[in-house]
Amino acid sequence: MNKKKQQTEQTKKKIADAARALFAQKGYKATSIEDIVKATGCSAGNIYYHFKNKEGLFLYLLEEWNTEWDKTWLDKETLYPTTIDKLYGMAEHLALDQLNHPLTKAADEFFNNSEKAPDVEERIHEMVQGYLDFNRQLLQRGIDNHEFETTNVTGLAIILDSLMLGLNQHSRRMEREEALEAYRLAMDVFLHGIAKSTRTR
Amino acid sequence: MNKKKQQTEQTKKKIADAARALFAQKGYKATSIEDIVKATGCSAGNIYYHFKNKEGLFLYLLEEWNTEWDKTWLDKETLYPTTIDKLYGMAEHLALDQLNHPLTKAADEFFNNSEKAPDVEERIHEMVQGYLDFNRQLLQRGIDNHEFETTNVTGLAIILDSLMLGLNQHSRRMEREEALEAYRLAMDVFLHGIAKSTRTR
DNA sequence: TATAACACTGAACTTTTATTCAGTATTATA
DNA sequence: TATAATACTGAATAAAAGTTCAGTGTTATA
Repeated sequence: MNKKKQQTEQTKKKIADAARALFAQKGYKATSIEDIVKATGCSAGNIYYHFKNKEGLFLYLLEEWNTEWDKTWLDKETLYPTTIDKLYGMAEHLALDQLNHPLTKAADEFFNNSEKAPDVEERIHEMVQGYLDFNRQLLQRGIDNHEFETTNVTGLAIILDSLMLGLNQHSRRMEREEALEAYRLAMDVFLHGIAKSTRTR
Repeated sequence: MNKKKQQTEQTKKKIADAARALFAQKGYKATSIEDIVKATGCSAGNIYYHFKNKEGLFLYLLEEWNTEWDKTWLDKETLYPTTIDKLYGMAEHLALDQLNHPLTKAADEFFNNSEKAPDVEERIHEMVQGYLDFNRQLLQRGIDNHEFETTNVTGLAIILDSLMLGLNQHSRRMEREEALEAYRLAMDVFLHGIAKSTRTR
């Protein structure tokens, strides 16, 4: 391989890794370019050589995180036979992901920060739609399998995402087991809430 | 009344009103003291005469908002006979509150921003606990009335808050009716999820 | 080997913003 | 009326932080 491309790849990864750790630890706004300079040992100019700007760097990390999540989920998904199992599995997956990659806090800060360029706003909107689509498809499959019945799939997809979004915030103040239990309970309530008939797990 | 106290009260209100509107519109970080100076016509020094600092000003608005919420809720609560009705009422109340006072967005930003003084962090933690206690008490009353049964009241209080927290974020992209419908559906799912038996509304 | 493309430096620039404080005007107090 | 307390001004401070760019060394290309 080209030595230059190799170098670029390596540097880009070094910056991304350091930035990810810092954003997770300190938050988006509180992490300065200077912090990343210190952590990587490379210059400020170099960071701007590889990434458009701070927003671009963070967005890059988010996209990377999404594709990583999708990949690991695809591996796990096949292990769950029914949609109900899949939903419990997803809740657990989300809980653990949140515990292992606390980038979510910075992501929330970033999503809720109003000083964003229009194209970034657009990209975020697409991401949210992606999450909702994911939920919608999962629920639809459950309906097709007659695991539960509901007319308002879109509405429920939002409910489900809301639940995960809110839990995500609360779970930051929890221990591992406590968080997992909360996610499980949430899924109990949700599934029982949309169940065809009374169900005990 | 003392003319000085009257003056102080008036000025403090003027600043609070302007700040509330600006925070709601632009977000916490994006609203500068300079913005408030322009909006009120009084000097920067005057703002710092009446409030400890920017954090203190925002915290003041949050406290004011909470007490206001409690007050209007107490008025409404008596109208609902059962706990289930109360929960639907609360969901509606939250939906409308969110639509009328979009300070929630700035509040999220503030809550998720890591650059907070320790005492502010503490105060926020107390607020969150207050919300959870509120939910817990409401649910407990429902159990006492045999409207639903559950062992894990604390867990469900968190689930309920998570749901409202997440919906709050989603409802920002919704119209009034759409938001109300989403909150109602969420409560359907939640209540059905913790119901004693299968229920149709 | 000469030239171009690339990876990188790091200091300087620019802008923004929270906060302070010496001083002024107004009102209460004795 | 004299003094103290209070309400307020607004310019100065001070620090932070994102971004740029002229220039340097390194690698690819012809």
